[in-house]
Amino acid sequence: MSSAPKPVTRRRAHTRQRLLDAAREVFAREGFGRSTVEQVCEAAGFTRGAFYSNFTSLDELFLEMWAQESAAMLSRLQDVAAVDAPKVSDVRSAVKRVLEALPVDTEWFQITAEFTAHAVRTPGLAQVMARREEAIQEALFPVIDRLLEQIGRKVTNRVALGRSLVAAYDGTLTQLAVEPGSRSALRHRVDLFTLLVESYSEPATRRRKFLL
Amino acid sequence: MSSAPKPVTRRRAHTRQRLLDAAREVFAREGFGRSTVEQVCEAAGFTRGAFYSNFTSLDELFLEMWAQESAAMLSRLQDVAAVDAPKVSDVRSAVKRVLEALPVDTEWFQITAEFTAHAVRTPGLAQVMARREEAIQEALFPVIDRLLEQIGRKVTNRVALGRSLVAAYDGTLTQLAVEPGSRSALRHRVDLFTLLVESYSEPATRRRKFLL
DNA sequence: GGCTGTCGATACACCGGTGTATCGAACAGT
DNA sequence: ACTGTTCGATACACCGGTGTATCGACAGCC
Repeated sequence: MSSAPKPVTRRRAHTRQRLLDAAREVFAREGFGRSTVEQVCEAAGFTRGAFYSNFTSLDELFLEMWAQESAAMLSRLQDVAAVDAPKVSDVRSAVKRVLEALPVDTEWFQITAEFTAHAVRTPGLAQVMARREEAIQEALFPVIDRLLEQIGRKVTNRVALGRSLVAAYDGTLTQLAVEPGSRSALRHRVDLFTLLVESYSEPATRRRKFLL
Repeated sequence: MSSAPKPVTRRRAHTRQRLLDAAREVFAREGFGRSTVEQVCEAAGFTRGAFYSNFTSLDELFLEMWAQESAAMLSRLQDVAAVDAPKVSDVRSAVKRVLEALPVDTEWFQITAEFTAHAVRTPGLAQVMARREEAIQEALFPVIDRLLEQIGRKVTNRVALGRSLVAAYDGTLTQLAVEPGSRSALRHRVDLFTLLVESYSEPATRRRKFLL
């Protein structure tokens, strides 16, 4: 169920990937709900025969696409705190770096938003989603730890921080998507993240602040 | 463009409303993208003739539906800070009261999420959406002011607070939708809102705290 | 380089939604 | 109660997507 058992030959693998890429474009342009197998095939330069030989439905294709994108996002995230990456000196710049690694991809926002809605109403898919969120948070923690360590802070409440960041990420992405190119929206996003990180972390070695 | 110029007779008003109610149900069940005019009409017990006599497209219907829902939400919100409503004594309980007035409506979340995605890719619709968001924030401010006044605080940065709250609202709603019935998710939501309100407000008459 | 089985193109029959034009019935105004 | 108007049902022509069954071609393997 999780990964694809299909690709047997090299030819097939190529076709699959082209279909996946094309689907991403079509979903972004038309919306998942309004997308058709036909459109995807046309965009990929194949016929419907090729599609049905690779997937049984658009849903199935969607899941594979989703898995690929999530993986890519995670790896970008991890690069931010890689050993050879430049160091950061304060919370704000750390936040900036992370957010820049996760570009405001309106296209992807649209797809995700729709898929989330779709998943919520499809029993089983919601669980897949929840697991993914979890996995992202899991992968996020080491990155945050490493960055905070560089500026001499440590996390006080992992769970709360993780949830807050994901919520803030989703929420602000929606705002950015609705008012594209808004400079102030971008700035505010950084503000919000900075506030969250500062609230749920404290100076590492020094004595603690007495309030909060 | 904003409100409906259509309903002339009583009959028409009834039909419109039944179509709207039916549409909400269909959108929730099928997803906005996969919904058809036909399905909506069937659910409402009308034929497509009735639909096209009332709306020119599903988009148009949705906007009216959204307007209604927003209005209902605003009025619930305003009741919270009504003159005869019980007073609050601290930020946390104020937040709780507000959030309880805005029930977690997964159905509505799905519809909104999908339509937002749709709106983003439809020039014009995005603007309408953005305006609505703005209006909600506008209406939110007096409520917040009143509640904060009851506990002796005042807002320091309206814009930032407004944006943050909306973002947090969207973001946490997504989480709640994905993991329905999660107690900790609900609690965390209160935490997050409390943090935001406290960060963007200060004690009103007393001397200021020296940090932040 | 030849054989074999996989893969994708082609063709077919079908379904369901679209939007419009027309007509009769219910309704409001007086 | 009468009458003109409005509203929604019906019918029509059309389009575009669906999924399957079949066939030819090419890739993979020796």
